[in-house]
Parts: sequence; C-alpha cells; structure tokens
Amino acid sequence: MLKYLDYYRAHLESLKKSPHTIKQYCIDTEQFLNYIQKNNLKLKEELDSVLIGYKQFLETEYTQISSFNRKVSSLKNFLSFLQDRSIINTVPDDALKQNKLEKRNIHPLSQTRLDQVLSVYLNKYRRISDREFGWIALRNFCVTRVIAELGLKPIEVVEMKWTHIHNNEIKVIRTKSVRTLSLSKSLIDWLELYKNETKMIFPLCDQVDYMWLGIGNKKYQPITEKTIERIFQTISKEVGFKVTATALRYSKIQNELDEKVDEQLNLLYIQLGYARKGVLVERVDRFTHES
DNA sequence: GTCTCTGAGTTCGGGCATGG
DNA sequence: CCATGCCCGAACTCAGAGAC
Repeated sequence: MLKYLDYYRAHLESLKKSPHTIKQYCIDTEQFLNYIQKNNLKLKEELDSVLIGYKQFLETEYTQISSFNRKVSSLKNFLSFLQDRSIINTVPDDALKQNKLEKRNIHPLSQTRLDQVLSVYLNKYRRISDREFGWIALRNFCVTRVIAELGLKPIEVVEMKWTHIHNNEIKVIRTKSVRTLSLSKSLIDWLELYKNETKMIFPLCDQVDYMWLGIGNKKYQPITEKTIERIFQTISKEVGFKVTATALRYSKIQNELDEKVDEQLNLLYIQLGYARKGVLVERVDRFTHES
C-alpha cells in the first residue's frame, strides 16, 4: 500500500512542486494510507465508505478547520493521482468537500500582561552585570520591543538590517512587498544603545548588516526564527502564562484599531503587511474585547 | 465582489549537535 | 553548561487564482 506513496512523491517531484508542498502532501498521504492499513480497508472497492470514515477521523483529530481543510485538499490531490493511473475509478468530489471555516477568537494581551512581557528582558538587562549575558538581555528586550511596537512576524525580525533604517523609518522587506514603518523615539534610542553595545561584543559587527546577531556557535551570523521562539518560551516561563510572537503582533494590531477609525483600515492593512484588506478584516472580526 | 481551494510559507515543539 | 543552530513532523497562515 505504501508503495503508492513513493510513486506519488516521484509524481510531485516531476511536477516541480516546492519541497514544502511535497513534504506536506506526503505526510498527509502517508497518514491516509496508514489509516487504511490499520483498519484493514480496501482502497479500490470501498472508497466511498473509506472516505466517510476517514473524514470523520480527520474531524475528530483536527479541531482547526483550516488544518482539516488542508488535509482534505491534499487527499483530493492524491486521489486524482490514483484515478489518473486507474488505481481507483472515480474521485467522489462531493465526499471531499471542505468544511466551512468558523470564527475563532483571538485574545490579545491586556496592557498589564504586555507590560509584564516587555519587562522580562528589561529587568534582566538591568540586573545582569556579566557583559555577554547583559548584551543578550538587551538584544532580546529590543527584539520583543520591536515586535510589540511594529507588529512584525518573527521571519521579518530576523531579516532586519541596519541599512533598512533611515532616520525614524524602517523598511520591512518581504519577497513581494516593502512597507515603511515609523519608529518611536524611545525605540530608536534602544536600538542605538543596542548597536553600541553590540560593537563592544562584536568588534567586527560593522561588516554585518543584520541587526540581530547570535553569540553561540555561529558568531556574526543573524539569529533564526527559532531563537525568537525561544525568547518567547523564556518569557512565558517567567511571566507564568503563554505568550508568543504572534500574540504580541495581534495585540499591536488591536491597539492600532482602538486608535484608528474604520475607514483607515485601508492604510492599516498595508502597514501590517497583509496583501489584502480581507485578511485583516477577518482577523479583526475574531478579536474579543473581554481583556 | 466574495467565496473556495490550492500551493507555498511560517510557526511550534522537541530532540540532537556544536563551539565557546 | 549555555546559546543557538539544524532537523523533523505537524499545525497554522497566507496569497493567488478561479469559481460563483
């Protein structure tokens, strides 16, 4: 049964699908084939009932509708691959309908919690006398400040470069877009301080444009998203509740919304790096104001 | 215009490796 | 030992395109 998986992978590769897609499709397909095997089902003869059972399995397994839909989507792709090779007769596409997305609430951080989060590395920085660890605390504080203030995603943070900053503005450069955000006076001062401290630790840092450097086994290399993730893991442990970069980003969006009126949404979605207004509107819809 | 699906990219958690 | 990179599987998010 699992031999189909190898054929399928070769098929996807021949279509020059991106490695991400191939990987995800194969994970999904392997899961499907394992399900059939474990339950002693026949793919060809019992396809309709297999699909009914499998959809139920997915539904109970994945509470996120978007995840469920992604699984169904790749299952559909796999089944039409089988159909093209006459391994199955038909792809019953009504059995492969995606579920409707329902709204899930986003809980932005309260101001109190936001302050707690920001103060973790600030306090460390003030407390620590060791030169290197002090610098790390300063770096991590600046990273959290940047995310809280600019609402950046982790990937956008690790790609920040000094030359993207001009006066009080920073350009956030993505594959297909650039947006310019303004920096507060306070943030500029912190970044300036961080830059000077960095020079003390890394004498040659002038030759590196990346803003956020690592101190471990890869000196003079920019940190990765993983390090950002770990910064938030540490913060979570200290404050006693779970906080992620995404939560900070959403909190920033909500703060912006509180200040801006509806018609300015148009500007806001560009500023926050959404390609369409719809995405932001959907997100806004999910905010709850209980906190 | 708005909704749906798809392909691709990002985030997350956790294990292991490495250089200081 | 620490910080952090690298890798993996899995979940989640996003954007383009086509359907309605």
